[in-house]
Amino acid sequence: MRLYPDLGLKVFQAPSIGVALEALKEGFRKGELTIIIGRLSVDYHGRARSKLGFGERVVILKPDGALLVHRPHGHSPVNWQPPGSIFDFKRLGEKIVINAGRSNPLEKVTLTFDRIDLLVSSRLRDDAEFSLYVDEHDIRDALVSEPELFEEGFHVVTKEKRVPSGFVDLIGVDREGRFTVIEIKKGLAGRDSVIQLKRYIDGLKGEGGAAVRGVILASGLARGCQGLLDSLGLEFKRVDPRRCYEALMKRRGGGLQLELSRWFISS
Amino acid sequence: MRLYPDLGLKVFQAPSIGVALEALKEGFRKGELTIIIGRLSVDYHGRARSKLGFGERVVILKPDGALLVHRPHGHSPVNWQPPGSIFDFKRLGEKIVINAGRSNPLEKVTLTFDRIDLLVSSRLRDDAEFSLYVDEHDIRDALVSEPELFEEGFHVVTKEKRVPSGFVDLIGVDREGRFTVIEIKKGLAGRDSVIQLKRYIDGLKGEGGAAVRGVILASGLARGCQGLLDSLGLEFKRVDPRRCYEALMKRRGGGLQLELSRWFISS
DNA sequence: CGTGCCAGGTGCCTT
DNA sequence: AAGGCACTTGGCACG
Repeated sequence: MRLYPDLGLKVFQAPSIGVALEALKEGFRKGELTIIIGRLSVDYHGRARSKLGFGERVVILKPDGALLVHRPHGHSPVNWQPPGSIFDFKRLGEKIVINAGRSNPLEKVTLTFDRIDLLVSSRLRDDAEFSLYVDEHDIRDALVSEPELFEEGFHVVTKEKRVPSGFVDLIGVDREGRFTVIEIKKGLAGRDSVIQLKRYIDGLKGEGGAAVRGVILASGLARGCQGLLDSLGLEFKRVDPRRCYEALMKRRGGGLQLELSRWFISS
Repeated sequence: MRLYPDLGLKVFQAPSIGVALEALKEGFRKGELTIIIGRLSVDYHGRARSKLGFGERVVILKPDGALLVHRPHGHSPVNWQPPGSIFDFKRLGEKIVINAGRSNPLEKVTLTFDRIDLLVSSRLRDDAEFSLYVDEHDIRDALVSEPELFEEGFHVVTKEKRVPSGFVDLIGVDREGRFTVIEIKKGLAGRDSVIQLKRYIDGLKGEGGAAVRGVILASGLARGCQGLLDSLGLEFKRVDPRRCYEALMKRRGGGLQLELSRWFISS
């Protein structure tokens, strides 16, 4: 652990309005990320409108134009602006006002600070690659590389096939030679997934003519959907994420142990 | 603007491992929000798995058990844990490890710091109420208070009516006495909205017996949906958000000027 | 507490 | 730029 403070990190405790404004402008000009802890109110005008009175919060301004306002509770920011926003910093009487807006869609967030307790500004270097495994995409890839994960004698014909009504995850031929359309869901498949699959099959029937088999492939089927599924002549099949993961790892190499439960036992 | 630093705010620049650990534990025990700027790697195991190598990021630990890891770019956190998570802080050689996990669903985020540049901890007071206007909910309310916004001679019967297949936004009777089901969308109504409305109507037909009129009420209709709408015997009607807003304001009192464009012109 | 559905959804990818 | 769709979706309201 390094003992010396990063020279690129600037910290201002309870800065004056002038100092804060200068730090904000300079930080953004230099491509730094800025964090503010203070008391502020928030107004948002755009796709909707929102109002939030004064309170103590954390504000993050990112160099790419993203803005986040976090309250002391909750997972998601109470207000925000996506990357690409234009920032504007100014003084208004004894308050500091930050505007963050963009033109498409036309929207603006206004922060009004009547107190800034802390302002931190720093250039952050982060080039690491983020990788997420076993999402729907990966289940599909696992099936492509090991079709027997779906069914003995199954062959994949196409993946991500565009049809008039959307995108079919996977199309193949089963051991009896039937065209099979597979709709993949990572978690529970709901009524919407069933309807989606039905649409795809109807579209394909219009194209081809022969009967088409439709299968929902997911970790489970939401309660109440079995009836709908039956009445539409569709099937549900459970996917085993662990075996998909192993199939992917076989292809990609690398391993990841499941020591989750152990940690939860130890606390 | 207050000139004195908040006594509740603790700031540690490049703290030693011992100091950082102590600050983390004490901060959480006291119900404070903690922000860390440093170099760390992140691993997530749970509903999916993810891996992120070392890089400089911002971490927020909230007193309600929410955890956020923000990279210097992008609107959304690269990793997180929702409120209610259990935190665990420990030393591992020359590194600091923070675990944040929960049991339902079983998932865990592990942060491994090889450097902490800044650690801030503070109790934040924020009791303000957040209010958001003119979403779908508000359009519905506007129609309830001024049904003629929809159509001359229209009367509302129920709002948010539960039907077997979901929730109908609005049910009423038009000037010709026909039962009318209205599906509201704030923005563009897509194919899904049309299908949803169809489901509702089918459900009601099963109940009642008389013909039911179905109307999509939105700011616009997605391209390619008009045909589907026609073939199902449904209608589309444009909603005027401005008039809805005015109707709401008339009821609620208070006003909000549209000075968005002015700000965008001035920059 | 699960279940369904909206969201200022966001992000990613393709035409 | 627009459309389609998944998401560690999150969030809320209701059974």
